[in-house]
Amino acid sequence: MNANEKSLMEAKANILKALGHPTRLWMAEQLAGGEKCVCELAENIDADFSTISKHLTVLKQAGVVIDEKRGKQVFYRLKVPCILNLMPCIEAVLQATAQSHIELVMDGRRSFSENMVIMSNNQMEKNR
Amino acid sequence: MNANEKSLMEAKANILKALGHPTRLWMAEQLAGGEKCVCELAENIDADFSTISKHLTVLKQAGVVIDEKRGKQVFYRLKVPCILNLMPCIEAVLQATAQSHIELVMDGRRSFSENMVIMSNNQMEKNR
DNA sequence: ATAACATTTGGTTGTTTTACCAAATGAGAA
DNA sequence: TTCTCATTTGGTAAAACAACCAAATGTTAT
Repeated sequence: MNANEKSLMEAKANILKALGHPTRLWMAEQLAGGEKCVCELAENIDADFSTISKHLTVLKQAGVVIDEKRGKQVFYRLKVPCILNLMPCIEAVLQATAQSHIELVMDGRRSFSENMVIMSNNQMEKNR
Repeated sequence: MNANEKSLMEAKANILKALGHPTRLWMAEQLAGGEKCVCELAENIDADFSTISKHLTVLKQAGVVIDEKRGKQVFYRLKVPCILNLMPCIEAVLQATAQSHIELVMDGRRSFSENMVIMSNNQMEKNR
């Protein structure tokens, strides 16, 4: 890793780190649906206003969101909308982890696809 | 944010946080090109072996990579290859930030595309 | 068995992050 | 102007993180 590569990694890691907190990730996902004022975001977060404000500052510094003051309120929106595109892959990792846990419990006696069949049968049971 | 949504956010944020460190992000990008043993990764990282090992542990427990011991060496590989797909969006954020900085310096006197023309002219100058 | 190698674990220390409270700011309303 | 509302800033304490060193582990080679 040379010096240039290193600063590129630092820059990219900084963005990922900004998204790497449950509250901030939730905020980013909310903003994917359009701009929101701080008060709207705060309605659904159980934390001090100052905490919320600081999380938004982190996202802003990372370049993920931008803010705009209009009247008494401050509105935040995604600066680059593609943030939403990250989620499918993150969810795939989650899914893969869940699958390994299942296989652990199953003691590796059945294959992935066999498990899928079993799971979907269970689902049908429930829905009956 | 209800309890379920909250734990989902925690799970996802955990993955992003694992990638949110320059060394770990670099490791993940290396592994996108195929499995590597710890020693191969270590060759290009200026840090103690124990530090490198701990970073790999973080990636492993986030479900990003899996390890396999073969002989004396331990090989790591991406558990879910889509990690690479995250990068274009991260780079777009970087790009957007760079662009705002340029516009700040330019005092907003020129448009994005005008700047692009100027920049590519500068590039041609250099290459002459 | 012993040595040599690759990697992990445990322990320590300094740094960063997070959350809260209290106080400050800035804008619009009275 | 003065009051209120929405948000940010400053300060502080607790928790989490990152890097290093030293020692432990598990594997082949001698």
